[in-house]
Amino acid sequence: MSRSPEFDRDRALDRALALFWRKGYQATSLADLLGAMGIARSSFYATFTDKRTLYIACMDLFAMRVLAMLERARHEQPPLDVLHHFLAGRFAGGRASRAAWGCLLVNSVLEMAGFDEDLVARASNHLLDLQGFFRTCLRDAGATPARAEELAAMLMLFNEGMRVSSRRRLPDAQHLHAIDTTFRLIRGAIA
Amino acid sequence: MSRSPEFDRDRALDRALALFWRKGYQATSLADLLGAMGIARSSFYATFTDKRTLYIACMDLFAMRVLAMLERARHEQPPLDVLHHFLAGRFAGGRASRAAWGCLLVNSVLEMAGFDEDLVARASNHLLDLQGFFRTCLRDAGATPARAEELAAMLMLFNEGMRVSSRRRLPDAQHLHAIDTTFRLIRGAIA
DNA sequence: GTCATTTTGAACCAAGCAGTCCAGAATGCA
DNA sequence: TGCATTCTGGACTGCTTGGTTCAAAATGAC
Repeated sequence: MSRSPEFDRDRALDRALALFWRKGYQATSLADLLGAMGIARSSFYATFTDKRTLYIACMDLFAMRVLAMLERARHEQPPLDVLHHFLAGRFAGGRASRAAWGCLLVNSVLEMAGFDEDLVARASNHLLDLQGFFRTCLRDAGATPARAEELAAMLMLFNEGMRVSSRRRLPDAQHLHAIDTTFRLIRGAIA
Repeated sequence: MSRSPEFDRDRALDRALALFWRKGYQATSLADLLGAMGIARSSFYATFTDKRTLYIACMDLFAMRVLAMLERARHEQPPLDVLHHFLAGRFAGGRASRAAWGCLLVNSVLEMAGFDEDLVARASNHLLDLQGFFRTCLRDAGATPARAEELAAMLMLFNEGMRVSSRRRLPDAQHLHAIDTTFRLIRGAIA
């Protein structure tokens, strides 16, 4: 051996993730990526194969981070609070927060639909995992299995809608109010 | 004068709308458009100015058609049935239906976010009109003004989510079930 | 048939794209 | 210092992009 291997791979990956998240796949050029990741063109292809492969890595990393964050929260808060916090979280960090870019998986579903169905399927599967987490929380909150199942599906639709709407620059209060309305209905359906 | 003006402008516009709707703005090349619209490159620029201007025309046409269709239905069905039918309609025409492409306005919000904020705003405004229609229906169904307002906001989020999810190729039954769940909660909140 | 108008089709442009290649600089280890 | 390895930066390719231009063909009114 001779040299400590690979520059700062994780940092570069995180920078790429941020860029894809904010601008989308097609609107992010290789020049954009290289600039943000701070690496040379040749290192890029040596390390990440190509743009599409990198995008897959970003989606997977994104999904892993979200689930890890939620799993952590689950051991510290009541289950319905975890879900409420997850949906309302976008409005906590201010407009400059990464959460203002919606959800990379939701973004991917729409951008890749009718363009790269394999990537749609991959994003969709990650969202299914997330929906499984919703179900678990609803079970923990006292819902019957059947009720937890259907509420989780409804909540996922609501979540997808929230990630779209959070890119519309509407007043935060509207979203927060809609979240409260929804959770009031959900709590009513469990009790 | 000498000649009946303009080929089949409306037909060409409709073809362009379908293409943008299915593939998105960036993934639709000029060559794609010309092929589908069946016109020459030079006629294209003479008639529609450029790609972006054409896209705006398509968004406006789309929004107009949706609202006209809903307004028509409002005189033939109970208000909550109109809304239910609107959300479930995507699964009536089969997988080949245009409705399987989601909603052009929702697609636009996500694709244009962080890329062309003016177009985001335009799409968002059309969605606000739609939300206004939701509010009217909920009022007609007996909700108080305040309740109609908050339920319309919630329903718009749910709608946005449904347009995302309908591009994920999940089983139709799941979506239909989630719609029923939601409307059960809504009817409960009005009564 | 004539003539003004509309539409075509193809050539053309400059810019941007993802991806390849390689000589040389930088690096860490012995 | 010498050596193997890693990374750089820039040149380069081939292709696609949106947009412009214009002579020639098609068209409809008279």
